Amino acid sequence: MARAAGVSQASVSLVLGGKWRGRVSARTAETVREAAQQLGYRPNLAARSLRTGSARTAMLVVPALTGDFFAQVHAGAARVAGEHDFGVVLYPSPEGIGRAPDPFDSARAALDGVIASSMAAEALSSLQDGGLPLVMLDSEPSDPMASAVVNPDIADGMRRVAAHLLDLGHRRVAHLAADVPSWTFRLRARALHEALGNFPGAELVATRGAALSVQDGQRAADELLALRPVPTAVVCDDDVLAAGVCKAARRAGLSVPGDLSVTGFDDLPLATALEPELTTVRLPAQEVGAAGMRALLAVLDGQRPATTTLPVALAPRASTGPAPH
Amino acid sequence: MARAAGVSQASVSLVLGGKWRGRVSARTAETVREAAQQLGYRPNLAARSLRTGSARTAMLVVPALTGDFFAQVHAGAARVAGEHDFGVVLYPSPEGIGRAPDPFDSARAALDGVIASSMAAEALSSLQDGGLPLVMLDSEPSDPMASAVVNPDIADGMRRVAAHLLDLGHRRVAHLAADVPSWTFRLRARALHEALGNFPGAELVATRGAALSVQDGQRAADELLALRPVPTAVVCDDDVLAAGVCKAARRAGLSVPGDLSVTGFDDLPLATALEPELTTVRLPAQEVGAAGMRALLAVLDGQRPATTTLPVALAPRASTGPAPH
DNA sequence: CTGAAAGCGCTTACAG
DNA sequence: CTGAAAGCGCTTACAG
Repeated sequence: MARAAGVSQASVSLVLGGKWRGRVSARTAETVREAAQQLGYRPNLAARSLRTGSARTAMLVVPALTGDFFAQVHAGAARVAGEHDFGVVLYPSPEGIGRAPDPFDSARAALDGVIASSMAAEALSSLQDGGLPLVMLDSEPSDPMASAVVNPDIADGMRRVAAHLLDLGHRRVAHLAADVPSWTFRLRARALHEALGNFPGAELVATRGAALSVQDGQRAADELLALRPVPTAVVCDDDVLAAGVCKAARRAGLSVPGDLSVTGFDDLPLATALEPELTTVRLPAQEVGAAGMRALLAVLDGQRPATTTLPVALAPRASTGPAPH
Repeated sequence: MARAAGVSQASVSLVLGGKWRGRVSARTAETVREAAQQLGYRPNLAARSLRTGSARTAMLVVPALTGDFFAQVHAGAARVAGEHDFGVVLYPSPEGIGRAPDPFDSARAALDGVIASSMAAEALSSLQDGGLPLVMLDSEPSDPMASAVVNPDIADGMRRVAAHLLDLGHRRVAHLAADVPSWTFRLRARALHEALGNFPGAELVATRGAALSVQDGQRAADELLALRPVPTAVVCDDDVLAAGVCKAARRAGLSVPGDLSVTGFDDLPLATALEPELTTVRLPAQEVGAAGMRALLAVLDGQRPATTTLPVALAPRASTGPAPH
């Protein structure tokens, strides 16, 4: 490339790196850019990374590719990364939120840092070996492994769900919990218990756990709907689970929301694909990703960013209605 | 690392690279491995890649992270990659199937090849500049850009849908097409037209296009259901669209499948989240990803792999039934 | 303003 | 069997 332009390697690097002002003449800079254009020249990333010791790349670890949530998180992170000439590499953990085998082997880009969303804390231990800065999303804020944490306000979301149902007159509420040992679901359970516990006359009549699938949700819902008296509302940790409850209700001959109110969480596309549409909690997924990337850049910059909490919103829709008497 | 083990750099490289047999003594090899363990030593990927000229990394370009299909494709590709000490880096094209801006800037890992799934052909032009081998998945088989193509048997899937409906006595069928200019959807449309056209008495009464969302599908379905006489079945290019039809049907007071049969395509988790569950076509997504990775490895190995077609299966469920008379 | 040179950490001939 | 050396393609002091 340098020979093609008839200039030194240094000039090429300076010009293409945008650091030429005051070090290379405008004329030379122009020559370089033309030649680069001509040749379709792309700097070798491996060489640059070896020389600078940085790959300008972050890895985003997510438990699953399914669902819109992580897609949004990635979109947000990628946007911010792009603004800082950074790249984002996605690593879907093969084990779900469980232990990530070895991201460094599988997505082997040279990395400057890791952003992990909604993973179980223990799952990230292999990441620690890398000695890379770790930003956690939707995760335990006091985790000592994390250089920074960015969370949607999960507890507030669940409180809003509870308030919404209490407003509608529901007093016998069941909880369909995600059987997943992560911070986000533990918090959802706790916030619901507290909100209901603090309201005189309201009762959390039962809790069932289920894996994050419609089928498991449906199976657990069957048990909940067999209770007597039947709860008037089922709060689900997740929209997928709520879909299972809706199926179970229909098969049990219960109408939603006439006989039973159902709430989801996350506002996945699924929430509006169902009929009736799900009342759920919308998480600012894009913003979570973007804030996570910003936090990582700050850490890389030597700063010590604080924990960030992002507001969530209740999306009241057709799956909730007044409690039957 | 070499100094720590008290051996030469070369020995370390040989041992850790598994190429030491007959070149390094067993004793030295053991020493190296112990030291590496102790130090938590990880070879610098940038240096290796610079030296060898290969990053042992493939990029998988997908139009969206939403939905299980691409997650499965990735899982398959990552599995095969891992077996060959390769990594896979995911690149969700920000523009959907449209033009991918510049993957090399955004997911900047040094790459040996690209696998692109379900993208519009033109969308990949910026990839071509990279001069990297390109394997296309779920794409036009005769595309000159592709070094290899791996396709699920889309046409056969659509033929099975048509046969299923014809078996059930449906003769007035409507098509809800995905408004997406990619090979996979063009082929779905063509196969359906042909299958219906070849069957005496059957008629494709109408076709509507819609973007790949429940809302757009529902809107287009409203038009289809306003036709007189009403079609007895709606064939959808995709499960998401089928969800929209089911919503529209319920709102129009039509029962599925009593008054109207609905079919999807892809067998997303959504298909069984709905009530009734969708009759749809299951694509071997994992196998598509795995075969794609194998094809890329073959190309990298100097071979010229043929186009691969993978069988699909009809998943008959509750959204289709006998045609009303 | 410009170019020659060092060096990032590997792998792979090559000489001992 | 072992080690010294070259070189991958960059970036960044450094000398002219």
